[in-house]
Amino acid sequence: MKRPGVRMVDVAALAGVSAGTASKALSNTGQLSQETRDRVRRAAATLGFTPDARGRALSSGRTYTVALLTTDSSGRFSIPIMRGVEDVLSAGELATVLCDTRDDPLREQTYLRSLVARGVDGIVVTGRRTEPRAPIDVPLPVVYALAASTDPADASVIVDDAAGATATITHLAGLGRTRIAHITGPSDHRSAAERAQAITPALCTEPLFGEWSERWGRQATDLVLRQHPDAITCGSDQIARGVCDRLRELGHSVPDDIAVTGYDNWPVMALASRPPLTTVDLRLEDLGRRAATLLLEAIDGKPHHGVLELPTQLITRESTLGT
Amino acid sequence: MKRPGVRMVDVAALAGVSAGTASKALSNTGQLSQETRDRVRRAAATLGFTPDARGRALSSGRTYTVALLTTDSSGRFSIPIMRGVEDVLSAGELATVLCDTRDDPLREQTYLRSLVARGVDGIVVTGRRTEPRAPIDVPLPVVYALAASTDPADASVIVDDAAGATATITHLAGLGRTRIAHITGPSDHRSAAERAQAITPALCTEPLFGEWSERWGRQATDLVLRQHPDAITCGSDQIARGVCDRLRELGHSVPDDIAVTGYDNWPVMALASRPPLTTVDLRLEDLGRRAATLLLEAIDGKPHHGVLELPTQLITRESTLGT
DNA sequence: GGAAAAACGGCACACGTTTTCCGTCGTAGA
DNA sequence: TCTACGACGGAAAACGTGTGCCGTTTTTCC
Repeated sequence: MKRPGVRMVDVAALAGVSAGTASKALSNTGQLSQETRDRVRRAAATLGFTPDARGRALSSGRTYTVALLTTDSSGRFSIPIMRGVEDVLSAGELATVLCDTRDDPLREQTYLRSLVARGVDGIVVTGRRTEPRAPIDVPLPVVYALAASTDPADASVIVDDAAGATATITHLAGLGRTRIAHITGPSDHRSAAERAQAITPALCTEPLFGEWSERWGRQATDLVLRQHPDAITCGSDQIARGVCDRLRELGHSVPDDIAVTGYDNWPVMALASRPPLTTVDLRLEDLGRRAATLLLEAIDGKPHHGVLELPTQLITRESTLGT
Repeated sequence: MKRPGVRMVDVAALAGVSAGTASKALSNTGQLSQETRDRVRRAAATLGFTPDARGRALSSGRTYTVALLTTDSSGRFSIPIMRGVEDVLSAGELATVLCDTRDDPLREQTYLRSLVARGVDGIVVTGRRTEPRAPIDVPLPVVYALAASTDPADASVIVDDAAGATATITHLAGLGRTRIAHITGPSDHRSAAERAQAITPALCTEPLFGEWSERWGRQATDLVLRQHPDAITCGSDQIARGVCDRLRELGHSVPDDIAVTGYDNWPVMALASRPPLTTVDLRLEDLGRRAATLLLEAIDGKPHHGVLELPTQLITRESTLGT
């Protein structure tokens, strides 16, 4: 089972130098004449040489691989974050591998052992919830994304949920809405509690906590209508979609009678809703990019400490603006 | 940056043998007394030894890693498939890495080079569409999942879409429905065409091709109602949800007046629909498991050739059964 | 023209594991 | 007692790349 891969010695032979010299030429290290470098480069190009990652890893200690460890089996959050991570890392020729722990601590341990054994250069840890999580114990650079580490000495990148929620209120107020209600998820979910807390002073009534579902959105609509709101800001796009559906069934016009906002900018919900939802985009790709940048710096020996909050972006659509 | 990892020689020293012997003891190869094997095993356990994957890869040629190459950026299909793949592979201590090409041929090439350079043991190729795709050109075992390779000599595992669609018809017929309409996606999508073709003889009218959206489901409902159907079978859960919404708006009862079926069993659609959808589950995890099994056999030197069609599963819910 | 310094490139080892080959010891058979 | 064979375990090479060290050549300056 021997692959006929072209090796460094082949390149070196063609260029008329030794393997060590060829290595230096291709990695821009050592003291070599420009002419030699070019000759080796041409030889490498001619042969289509790609250095074997196994040998390189063993020799240099670097694998040029980082792992994205996630508990988000659905991919709803981890996929956009991975995109961002890849954007940054692939520029540096690093590869990204996705490890889904399925929220199983045992599986997480297994993955970590495997990742350390493989010698990944660093790890980005993320999740499907924004609750801070216990740090992982590995002798490697780690950055936490979306869910911060409970250890403030670790580097974490999270979303500024309070600002995101506030942005919807500001937007609605700018449209002249004064009686704003809030329907959101379970009160023991940080993402619900934090957003609700940030905007409660601006509401005409207490936030309604329930679950992250369309059904809850529909049910809560009936409750909230007693307050005669002119706007309903929701804790998720799913809830907002349920609210829109229920309002339409009851004959209320969105946004003329009542404006509605969602949260998450989950395309399948926000765009399929009638009308499409004004919502808050979490900028997960930015999150991933930022996490990757911090990880690279940590790998480079310049670790960052503390929590970094990234801004969200308000996406305006017909559910507040009309057509 | 030297990790104080415990190496084979450390284990060997503790057990009082040479590194080579320790390796044989742990891998159950070579000619060693049981007593020596046990002694080495105990030493390894005491030190918490995990063999370094870099050295192992370089020496044995195996990396115990397989890649899942996908064009499905959303993860809607690739995540369940990856789960299935992992189920099979992690039992054999293999790791799975996900590579998202974002449907960019250049990116795909880059990934392939990288994967070959890293020496992965094999590749599972998948996509977000069921159209057969051009095979990838790598000197490695490859299995295609969901989208078959156009080269019949390759190993492919796909879903039996015709049977899946037929199952909905059989189910509806068993419920006494005789006037069945079909609303589905673009006619140039294989998954739409194949399903439609399989069931056209059982329909009361020609299939309606459009797009994979709720909006199209709503629009098409108006068209199809002129035929006075007692059942509508849809090409996707999104379309079916649109159909249900429109029927309810028009005062038709689902399923009493008209039964509705979806396709895909996409939880966020099938369960959120009113009523929840009877639909066809693609068994993507099975697909992944089967693909991984075939890949393992290919890695083991027993390659499989040709296309394997896996059965789907009908999930019955209120949209055909009532409450 | 000679000496010092700079430029250049080769040699050899390191990385950690696997695996082949071979030596040694013990035992059994002649 | 000598030979033969089997069981056991050690030594060393191999995998492919990176890199420190050192020798050689060229340049430069006096």
